[in-house]
Order: sequence, then structure tokens, then C-alpha cells
Amino acid sequence: MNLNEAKGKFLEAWGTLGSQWGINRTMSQIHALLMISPNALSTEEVMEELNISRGNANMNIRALMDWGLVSKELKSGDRKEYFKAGKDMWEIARKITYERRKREIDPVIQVLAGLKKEKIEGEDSAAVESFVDSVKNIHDFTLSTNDLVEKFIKSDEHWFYKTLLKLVK
Amino acid sequence: MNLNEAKGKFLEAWGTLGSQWGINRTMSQIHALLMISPNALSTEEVMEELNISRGNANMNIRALMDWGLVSKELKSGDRKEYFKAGKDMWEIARKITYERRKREIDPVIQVLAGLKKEKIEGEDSAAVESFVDSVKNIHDFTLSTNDLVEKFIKSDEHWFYKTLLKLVK
DNA sequence: ATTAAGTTTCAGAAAGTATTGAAAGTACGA
DNA sequence: TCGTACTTTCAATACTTTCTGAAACTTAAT
Repeated sequence: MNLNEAKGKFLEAWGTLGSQWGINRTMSQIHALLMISPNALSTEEVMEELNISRGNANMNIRALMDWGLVSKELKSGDRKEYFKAGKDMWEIARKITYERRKREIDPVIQVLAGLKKEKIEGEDSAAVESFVDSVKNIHDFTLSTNDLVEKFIKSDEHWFYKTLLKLVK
Repeated sequence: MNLNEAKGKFLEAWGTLGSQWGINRTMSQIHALLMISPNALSTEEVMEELNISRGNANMNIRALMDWGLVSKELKSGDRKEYFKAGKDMWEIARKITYERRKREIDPVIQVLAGLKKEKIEGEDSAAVESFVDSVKNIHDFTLSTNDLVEKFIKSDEHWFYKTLLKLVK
């Protein structure tokens, strides 16, 4: 199989995975493209490889930089910006986990914590009890998970990875 | 705060969380609604609580049953179907993990495994090497993660939960 | 100060997803 | 077997998200 064909299959699979997880298709594909490239690519090159517009390329490269997954590289004697992605999967997983937790989990925890503090009033006392109880359970669960995630994010090197792999065996 | 107001806040937060994770808003909200209800609800009741159409309610309740998150309950002397959701968060997390892995991760692993078997040909040998190398890394990572997830899914009771919580402390 | 190379922005178009509502389907009891 | 109570389906529509392309902006060399 030739490289371009193989690349195409990989980029497609990765894009699909991303989009199922609420990360836009192009963003995952650019990331994947930069991961498999031996050298940093310019916006032009990204546009060409993925057949996307300049605007789209630019926006998603920015987003990847915001997530800390991609960095800029300047080549002396060239005004273009080049972009490259880190290749360590655990580092990538950590960064993605960090961003998503911040954006998605933290707000939910706020809501749950807020609700837990409130005195809930209502006619149907079984309904009130059930609600209060569920909120408590979900909040506890979310906090535990969050602690675990926190540990993962902060773990230096591959400590966490190694520990988890031991669990698997 | 009265129950309906509190419910509203909770359902909204949960719906948003779901939609960010590629699960449709209504599906998460129905699930959340059934979780906080002390008793099983009919399609009518779900429609009314969430202000959604019959078709929408029906489709998403079916989907939740496919995922194993919601079950049907029949009340004698009543032709209506009632639905209820399990309340154990770890059980819920396991079921969601199981479904998503099956639908999303497994296909990617197939693609990666397929690519790894191929002999990749190309002009630019650095590009080929980089590609082959990345695919290998990503495949290894994905397999490890998958093993871990597998262990989680298959773990009976709360073994896994307890083990993880120990890690956090 | 001007030009040229490159980057960013954003309104509108296109694509993708979710929702409705009404018609078709099912199954139970009389 | 008919009527009724309920469930399911699906084409049309509404909504959301993503993408484009061209104009505005930035920067640096001359």
C-alpha cells in the first residue's frame, strides 16, 4: 500500500473518532496529520493535504495550539509559520483530558454542588427525596472521578501509566 | 428552591454534558429524568416533563434501552409502558463505556491493526518511517487503554472502583 | 511609506443532526 | 373482528455546527 493511501485511511479513522467525541473532525485530522509528519507543516501544506480552506485550517490550528497539542515553529529566513505536534500519546491524552475537564466537567460539578446546598421544596416528598438522593450520588461519583482525573493530569512522567498497566496484568 | 426549578437546572446541565460527549441532548436528559424519578415514567410523562414530541421521546427511550441504561416496566391493569433507569453510577459508567468502546474504539483499532500489517511504500522514506512509527505508537497506546477499559467493564461489583479510589488517596 | 507575504476574521453557505407530527402499525379486550 | 389504546416509523422541517472565501489586518523588508 502506498503512503498516501495509508495516510488517508488513518486520517479518516481518526477524524471519525474525534467527531464522535465532540471534537471537530478537521481539528482531529490536522492533529493526526501533524503527528505522523516527520517535520513541521505550513498552513498551506495542511490545507492541501486535507483539502480544506485557509480559514478552516487556521481556526483549527489555533484551537490545537490553545489545547497545547500543537506548537509553532519558525524557520529562519522564512516568514511562514510551521506547525508541529507532540508524539507522546500519554502526553496528548493528558492535555486533552485537562482541557475537557476544565470546559465540561467543572461546570457540571458547580451545578451539582450548588444544588446540593439548596433546600429543595416540593409537594411530593418521595420525588424530593429521590432527587436529592440522586444529586448526591452523582455529585459524589463525579468528584471521585474528578480526583482520579486530576491525579492523572498532574502525574509526572509515566507514573500513572505504569500504575494502570500493572492493574491490567 | 422548589423541586421543578432544581430539576430544570440539573436536567439542563446533564443534557449539555451529554451533547459535548457526542450523546444527544434529549437522550441524556431522558436518562437523567428517569434517574431522579422515584418511580417509572410513561412516554407521556417524559414528553411532558421535557417538552418533547412523542417521536423524539420514543426514539431516545429505545436508544437508552439498547444501551442497557433504561428498562421497561409493565404495571398490571395498565396497557402503557413505563420506563425506569438504574441509579448506580458505576454501573451506568460501565454500560456507557462498553457501548462506546464497541461502537467507536473497536473500529479504530481495526484500522490501526490493518495499517500495521501493511508494507507502506513511498518516495520519501522519512515520511514513511514517521508514519509507520506513529501508527505503531498510537496502536500500542490504544490497545493498552482498551485493555484497561476491558478490565473495568468486566470487573464485578466495585472492585475496580475501590482500586482506583485507593490510587487517588 | 509602500509593497508583498503571510495571518486572522467573519458573514453567509453547506453539511450534519435532531425533532416534529401525523400516519401506519400492533396488540389487547370485548 | 372491531374498536381502542398505545407504540413505532419516517418524511419534512428546524436547528446546530462546520466550512468557505474574500476582505481586513499584521509584519517586515526595501
